[in-house]
Amino acid sequence: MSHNTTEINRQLRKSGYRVTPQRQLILDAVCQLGDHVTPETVYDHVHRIAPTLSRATVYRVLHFLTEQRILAMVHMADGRLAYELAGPEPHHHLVCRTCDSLLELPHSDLRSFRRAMDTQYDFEIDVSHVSFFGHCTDCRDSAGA
Amino acid sequence: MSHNTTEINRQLRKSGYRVTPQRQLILDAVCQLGDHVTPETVYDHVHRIAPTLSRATVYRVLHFLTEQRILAMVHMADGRLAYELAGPEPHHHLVCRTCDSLLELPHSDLRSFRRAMDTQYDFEIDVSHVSFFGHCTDCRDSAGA
DNA sequence: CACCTTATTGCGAAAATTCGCAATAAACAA
DNA sequence: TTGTTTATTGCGAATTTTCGCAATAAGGTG
Repeated sequence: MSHNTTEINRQLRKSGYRVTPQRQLILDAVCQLGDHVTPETVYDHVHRIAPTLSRATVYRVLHFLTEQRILAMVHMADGRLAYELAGPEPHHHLVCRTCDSLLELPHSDLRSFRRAMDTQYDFEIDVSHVSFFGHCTDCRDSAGA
Repeated sequence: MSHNTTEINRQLRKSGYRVTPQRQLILDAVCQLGDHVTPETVYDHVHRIAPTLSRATVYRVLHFLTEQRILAMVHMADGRLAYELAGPEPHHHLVCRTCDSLLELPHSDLRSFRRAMDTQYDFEIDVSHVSFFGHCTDCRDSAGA
């Protein structure tokens, strides 16, 4: 597990939220399941452990943990949402519309662009995660005009 | 109407697709309804004109027109999808996660970043539309840590 | 530990989105 | 214009996601 559970829990309680077994299960599931997990995958996983845990809760908790900056939303090429752990060192994705592949983009590559948006528009681009859509090396030729 | 219908139609037919009244109605609707229209809004609009036009068709056509680069997908802050006409001069959005506002970003602001991704990763970022999430001028203070 | 307060869950129903398939109708050729 | 091909639609069902609300339980407090 790559997140400091106790620290997160302390933080949540301090903000007036509650640490429930459901939230812990779902967070653990996302961590274990990898880099861009869908709500359904999370549900399947946690449902085996806690059969009464409902789909609605999965959706609500994923949403909640995202608001708390513990998870990050990932936009997939087909428009669906996935989630992943928002690590201390944020990274971003280059999502290929043709083959759906995800290329990781280090945060540093976004630095100057973010600074530009900040100064020009006073807009603070989300640190946690950004997705760019387009075409990867393998697909850009075949994609055509 | 800001799109050249006959040119689009010719292009579609040349690719082996068909120009149907449903597709025309839906495209017109998106153009008239503005800058980031949801499937439901489109449905409401076209359904008045063509009551038998089904929801499924709205979704399929929006998807189809996006693949054809006639429309562009817009990711909203809540993860929902909207659409808009993919004009010849692409523009992008700064989407505020707090107040849901959309700020238009001229394509030129993305130029150097796109070039960097191209040379460094051989990844071609989609020209038609990119959304950045974050916090706008009014909300960035209140958003807190 | 027992007791409040109220954030959170589970449930079932609603809403949004996708899918499969038979019926329809574009586009093209003759 | 008529006929043929097959892309596209409409329908209803399936799936995914959201919502409302009563029941539950987390985190304080005494």
